[in-house]
Amino acid sequence: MSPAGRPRAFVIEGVLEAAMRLFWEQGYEATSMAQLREATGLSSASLYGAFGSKQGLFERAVEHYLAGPGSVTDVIADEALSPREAVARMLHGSIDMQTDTSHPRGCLVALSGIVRAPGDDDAAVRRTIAARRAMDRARIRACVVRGVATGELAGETDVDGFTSMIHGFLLGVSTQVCDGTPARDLHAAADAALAAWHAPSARAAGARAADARAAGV
Amino acid sequence: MSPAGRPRAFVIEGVLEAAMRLFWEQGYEATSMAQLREATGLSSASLYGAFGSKQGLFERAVEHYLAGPGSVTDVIADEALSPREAVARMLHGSIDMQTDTSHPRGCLVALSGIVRAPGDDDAAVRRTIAARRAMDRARIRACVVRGVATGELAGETDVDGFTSMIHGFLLGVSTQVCDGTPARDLHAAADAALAAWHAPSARAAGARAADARAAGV
DNA sequence: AAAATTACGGAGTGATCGATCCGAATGTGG
DNA sequence: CCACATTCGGATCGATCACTCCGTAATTTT
Repeated sequence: MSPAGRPRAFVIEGVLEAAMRLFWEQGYEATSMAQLREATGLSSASLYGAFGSKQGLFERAVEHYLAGPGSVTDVIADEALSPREAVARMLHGSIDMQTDTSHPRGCLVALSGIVRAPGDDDAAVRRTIAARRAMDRARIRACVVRGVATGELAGETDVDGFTSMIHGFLLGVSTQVCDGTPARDLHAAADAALAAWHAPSARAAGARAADARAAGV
Repeated sequence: MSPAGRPRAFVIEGVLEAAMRLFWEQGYEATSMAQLREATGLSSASLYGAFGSKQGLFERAVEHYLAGPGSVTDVIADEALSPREAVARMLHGSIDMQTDTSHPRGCLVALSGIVRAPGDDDAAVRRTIAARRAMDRARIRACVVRGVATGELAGETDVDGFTSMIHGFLLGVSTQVCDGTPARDLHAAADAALAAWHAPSARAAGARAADARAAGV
């Protein structure tokens, strides 16, 4: 069973947790291997042996984030919920997560790898994060499309425009959280954004939402 | 008149323009003095003689940005406009500016100095940018307050919540622009956000049964 | 014209970056 | 007990970081 050779004396998950927090607080560029060494208590050889490079460690840390705190946005893909309910839960859930004081502020995906790097060396990092943002956006768009299909949203709704409004607000929450905007204001802001989600036929929308709630979370 | 001594052989404005573009594309941390030297054609001695430090150059470059492309948001403070019109012009104007291909994408203020730096050395940089974001926010809030006063907005409008919705969307536009979202979608998104400006009190009390799922470790 | 003042190009500062190498340590399969 | 494989701590690599120093050039002031 054991892969032969000296077994590693640390747990991968613990290292990823520490690395995730550092990258979350400081971003990829600003986080140094020296800090990662200190935070994990490991030597360079151990880190490079396990993850190959700083980029490799970052990508593993992002996966760790997506499986943990970052998973709050996955509710958007729950087709058992009404589209509006799914979007609402994603926004409020993300705000709750980002303002949770038990870990760094904001969203790792929204904050990392936005600006271009000096060389081409970390273009892969930016692509990794940008791909995740694109996925979130696609999921929101699918919800908007569903909303139009179910009649929750007016038929003449600009799908890409409405998607950009929701996604843009979600992305902007991270910056606001880092700047200290209170969670209360952000929740109220999410409600304001969702207010645009008015139904032309409130009856059908309400029935669908009720069904979704009855189905449970 | 002349300040005695050898006159400088370059124009400050030209250097600030080049530096602004580099910082705009890459952010403060990722931009090196070597790049700034190459882009400006100046030596280290000239740059440090004129600006004192990398931070000093950055702050001057930010001022240059705010007086140039960044000035598009100033329309928000124009009290000759109706509050809604002022917000609308700011949003659409900012989108036009950020998607203009004659300069780097996005907004320098929204993109720079969000994540924490490794040391305390550039805390001043983050504070400079964050202060500008706070000013934009305050101006938006003043518009919302005016809107309630003039009756454009419902009296029971959550002022800070509505402000956060507009400001959050504005901040999120930068990330979307960097990710390649078309200007058309963003303009439509701004309209969608502004649609809430007319929305009467039909706002649902945020049904956020939200989660507790959250935050990993 | 001489002195004083400022800007210039370019080499060089210590520090830190990500990444690698090495010998010792600790396992498994024969 | 013995190769073999893998990980360990620690020293170290060249490159690059922001920044400074020095000798020289170009002006104004005396």
